[in-house]
Amino acid sequence: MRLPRVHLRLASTAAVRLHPPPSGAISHEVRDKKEWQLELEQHIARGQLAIARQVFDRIPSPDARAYNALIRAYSWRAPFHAAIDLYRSMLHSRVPPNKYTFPFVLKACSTLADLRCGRAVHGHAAAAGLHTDMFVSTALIDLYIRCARFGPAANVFAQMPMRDVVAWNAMLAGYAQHGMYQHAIAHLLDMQGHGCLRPNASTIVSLLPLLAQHEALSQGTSIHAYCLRACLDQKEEQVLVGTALLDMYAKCKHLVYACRVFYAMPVRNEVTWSALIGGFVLCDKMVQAFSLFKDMLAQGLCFLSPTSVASALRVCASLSDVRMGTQLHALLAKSGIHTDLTAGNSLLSMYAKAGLINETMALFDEMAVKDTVSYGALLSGYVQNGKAEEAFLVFKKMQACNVEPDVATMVSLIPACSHLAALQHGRCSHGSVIIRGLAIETSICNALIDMYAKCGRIDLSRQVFDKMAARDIVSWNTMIAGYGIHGLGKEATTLFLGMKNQGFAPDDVTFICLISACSHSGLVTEGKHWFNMMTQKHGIPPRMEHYICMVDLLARGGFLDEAYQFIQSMPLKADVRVWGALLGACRIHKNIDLGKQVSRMIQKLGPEGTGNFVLLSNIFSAAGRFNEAAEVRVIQKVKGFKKSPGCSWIEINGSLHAFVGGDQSHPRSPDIYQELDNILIDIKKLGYQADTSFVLQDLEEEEKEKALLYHSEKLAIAFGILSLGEDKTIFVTKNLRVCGDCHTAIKYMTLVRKRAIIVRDANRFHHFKNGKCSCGDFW
DNA sequence: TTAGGGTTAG
Repeated sequence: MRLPRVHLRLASTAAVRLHPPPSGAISHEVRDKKEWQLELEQHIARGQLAIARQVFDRIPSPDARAYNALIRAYSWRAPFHAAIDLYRSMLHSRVPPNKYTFPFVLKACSTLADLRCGRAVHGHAAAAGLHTDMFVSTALIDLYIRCARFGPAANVFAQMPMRDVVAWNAMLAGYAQHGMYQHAIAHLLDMQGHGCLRPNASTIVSLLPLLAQHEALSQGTSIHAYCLRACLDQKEEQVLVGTALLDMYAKCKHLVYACRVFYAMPVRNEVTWSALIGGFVLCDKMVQAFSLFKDMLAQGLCFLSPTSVASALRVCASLSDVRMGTQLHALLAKSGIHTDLTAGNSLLSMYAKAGLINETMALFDEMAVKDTVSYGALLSGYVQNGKAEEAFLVFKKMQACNVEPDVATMVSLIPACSHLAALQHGRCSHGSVIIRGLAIETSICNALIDMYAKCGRIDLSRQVFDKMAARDIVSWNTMIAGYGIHGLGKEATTLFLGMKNQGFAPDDVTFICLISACSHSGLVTEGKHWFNMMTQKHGIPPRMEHYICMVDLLARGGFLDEAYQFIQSMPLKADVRVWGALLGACRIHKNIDLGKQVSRMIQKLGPEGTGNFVLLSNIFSAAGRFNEAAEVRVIQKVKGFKKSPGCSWIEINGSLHAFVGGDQSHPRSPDIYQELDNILIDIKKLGYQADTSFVLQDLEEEEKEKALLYHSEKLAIAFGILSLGEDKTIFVTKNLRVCGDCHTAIKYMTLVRKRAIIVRDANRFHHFKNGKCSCGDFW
């Protein structure tokens, strides 16, 4: 019998004959072989593989049994290719492999995901008529599944004359590992129906992660009931089954059941603990997650694993508790697991999210092994801390180090373009995802929609949206929010109706996007309508964020008293952000009395962040009460709140130019200031009057006028006028809200310089053209 | 059996 020709390195041994086992009288040589075999197996049993190999090499002519013993030993531990090498030399020595050889060499191929070699072995087994043997077939299924070849795996399974639970489980594990939910369920039913076999612990442990992934709680509960009936929770696999059940409940966000399983388990391991801690993190129960982590440590360090530490570090990042995170870093170092890649990446993420750039970089440089996730953690940390330019540098470094960006990397990077409002960077990133074949991904498209909207190209956002293969709730919300910041409330409403027509159920975020879109467009009645519909028709209870939107809608629309009444009637106690929305509108509408009342409320609550201090101070300044304004700023300083300096920037030919108020650091500053002085003369002729109520300092009128003239957004616009051709639209981005005087002045600028100007501020877009602004002065 | 970086609003 000739073996078929194979294509790999095994090809050189193609002409191997399979002989029947030697028979005849037991000779002295046979007895010797028995002794060799005994010695060989003893060393293997003790795990002394190097000595076992020396023994093997001394055997005068090793037989299949000797080969099988060593191949089997090699197939269980690295280096796995030793098993394949030995199999190759077995063929070379013309010792015929048998049904005990093939499963183990196939296991080595499977572990190494070496499909070509595995196929060759499949050929050998078929030539020997052993490919339908139960153990050989099961090993073949494992191999094909591991290499994601479901067709060949199913063929092998179909050709088996007899199948045991292990064979059924091998196929099921394959479906489960590749997320093939329907196949897995059908296979399980078939196993019990046609196969007349009862699922065992391995079946359950394979299936549960798949149910968890699909949040199939009711099927998971049925499986739990089966486990109890089959007493699978009482045998030695109890830890595996119990942990898999617990994890399924946790992933289905059913923490009560997860805890119940956890506390009923007589024995737990490190996986059990980390699964439950991870469940609490998933459900955003950060304090409880950390408390459980501490309980685990109290039981002993033996339960500490990179996985549980990763969850604990997510808690630290989420609670912005760097001190706790640093203590965990020390604990990791002490336990010797700080070199673990998962643990290292979690630490990186914790430091990056906390904005501790030096610590992040130091750790990153220390890491001996870095992967895509390490770079992703660093990159997203920069983006989340508003350091978009640094994020681009990480991306460049990543490419220089040949680390391939994936979906998550690009989803992190694209918002960096939005933050900079750098359209050219955004377009490059769009090109980059197309080249990498990632443009089909829903999450990538969502990030692109957001990026184009924030870079002023709502038309390109819509193009991406229209071409998407599959949309999720985030896609719809992002597009509605995009229309909102462009003041296109009608379009936002139309899209919302289209969303419902296509069968998408809006969520709480949808209504935040929709109501704020109405607010930016002055659609007060519509906004109120959708707020009522949210609870009455969609059964979504309003959160604090919805109340903020409503107060913003009413107050910005000029209905200050109604907004005040609305706050009074809220079922929740209004927080600083709600009052802040009203205070902002008091400033716009110059209602000093109500402003004072609101500011007293804010003082009682204690201002959070910096916005309200600034607003309050501005209100006092606008009323000419400069001493009180200064006092607010002193309180702000004493309490340690920093005010972000107003900053505006403009992209010219792919380079960003940033300005702060009164900035003279730009190389073209003299020209910019000259241009602004000229503009002031021209716009005054058209009737512009500086609104000095926006000047915070107690200065003379003329000085106030100059202070306004050199606001950051005006400097950036003047630089744009000098740098761009007359037909080009000037696009400026500001980190804070555009000031009221600038808003008026820019309208005049479009007339005297005959330019279209777009300003994106912290709140929305302002499209200035022919002396008007798209916001209709609802700014 | 667990797990690290990710998109919307405020």
